[in-house]
Amino acid sequence: MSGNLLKLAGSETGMAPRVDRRRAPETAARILDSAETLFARRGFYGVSLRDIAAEAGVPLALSHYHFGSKENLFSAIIDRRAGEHADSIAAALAGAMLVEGSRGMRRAAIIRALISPIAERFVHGGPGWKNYIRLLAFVANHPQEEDYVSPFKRHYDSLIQSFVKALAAIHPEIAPLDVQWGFFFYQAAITHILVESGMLERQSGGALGSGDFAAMVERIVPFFSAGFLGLGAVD
Amino acid sequence: MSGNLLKLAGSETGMAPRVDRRRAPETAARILDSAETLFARRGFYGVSLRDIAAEAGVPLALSHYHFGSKENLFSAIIDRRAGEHADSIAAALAGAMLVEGSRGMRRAAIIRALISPIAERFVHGGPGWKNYIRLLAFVANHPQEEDYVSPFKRHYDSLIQSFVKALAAIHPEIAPLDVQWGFFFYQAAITHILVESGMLERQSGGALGSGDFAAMVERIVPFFSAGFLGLGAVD
DNA sequence: GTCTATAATGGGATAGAC
DNA sequence: GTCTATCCCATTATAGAC
Repeated sequence: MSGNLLKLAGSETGMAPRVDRRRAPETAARILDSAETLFARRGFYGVSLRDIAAEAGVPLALSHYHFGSKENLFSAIIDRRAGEHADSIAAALAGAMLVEGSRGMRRAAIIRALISPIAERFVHGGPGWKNYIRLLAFVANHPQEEDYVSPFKRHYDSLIQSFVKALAAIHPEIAPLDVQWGFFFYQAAITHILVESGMLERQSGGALGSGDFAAMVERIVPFFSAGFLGLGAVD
Repeated sequence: MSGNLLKLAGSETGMAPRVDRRRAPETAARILDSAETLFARRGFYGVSLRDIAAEAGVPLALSHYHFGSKENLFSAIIDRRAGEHADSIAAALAGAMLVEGSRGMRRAAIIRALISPIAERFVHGGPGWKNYIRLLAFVANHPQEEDYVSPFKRHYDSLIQSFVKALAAIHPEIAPLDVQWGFFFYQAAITHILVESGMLERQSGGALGSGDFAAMVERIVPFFSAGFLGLGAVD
């Protein structure tokens, strides 16, 4: 919980020994970053505002000043990134729907369109995006009646529906509800991997890790694409 | 922090609906039952011992008398059922490994051997088993470095490994690590469904529910069996 | 074994000086 | 905007009467 690795700002003057005290946006962002990290690791109830303030290196009262309450802070974390994130996934889906070829190739393209932008940000987006995505997965694996889940629903539900519709459109031979099941299985695998529970590492004796993202994407896309064959997909 | 959502068991009047006194084994079991229910719904940190005592209709001090600490209580929940549960799954796997037929039929039998005993208890085992299984899923979806996860590892890790070995044995044409990936995807789907997050109901507009277990099993087995075709399985 | 009372700590939130 | 000090309540855990 060391929170004193404060940013070495002062790029203009080169003379800022400590952090500037009147930079609200930056402070708020630091609180968001710390909260993102900790919530992703231990969940909403497993983290106190004191933990977050300590991690951010700010006094406790500032989290209330900037965000009002613990629940609002949680919402703010989601709201900060969800728009851009959902847009990038929607763009990938739009691209996938233009793919020509066999039904199987088009199906695989749609499946890839979900995991690909997520994996990209998870691996190359920096620690902030990594924590955010881990937090998303954490929330997805929680009972949805919890109050703090609602920003998640707000931002991502319709996006998921558009994937199901896209798959159903190219698979009239499968009952739409079966497509929904299959896509649900796929989401489950993604969120389970992203929460980085450490189970995979342990069960494989260290041979596999959820950090192994390039390898994971190249397994998950063909695996889940083929899964639809079990529901009656005709390639 | 959790009390306001959990107004259960006469917290208003102060007249707890206590049952018979002087029946220790039953009291301990009641505490276990209540804890099982609540932990499955809100996780380890989201439930207080007060919530549990109120739900069980016993004074707070009894949970300490019988179990010592919150973490021990959590362990006791797992320990109460894990042995029997793991044995029934192991027996189903042993049965599946005797199945004759095509590679695909044998693979499907192994896959079914995991979900079938779980679904059976989830649906027909009574509320205790239902809550226990939901709790298992909850734990599986949490970062495994949490202390309270260790009883889960202790009871189930080797069982999961035996499934991977069984699948790898009938699929020499797939790299063993790829088999591990595929089975991991399958576990992910199971735990995601079992945690009953309500996401499936919402996303399908109520058409699908994780309570729909008979339907689910008949989708999940063919879907994940076919998934291995995407990893190079030859039927 | 059960139960009341309380200790000791940590929780979210706020007041008010600067 | 920042920060110290504090309020008030919930939390885990224990002491000791019955």
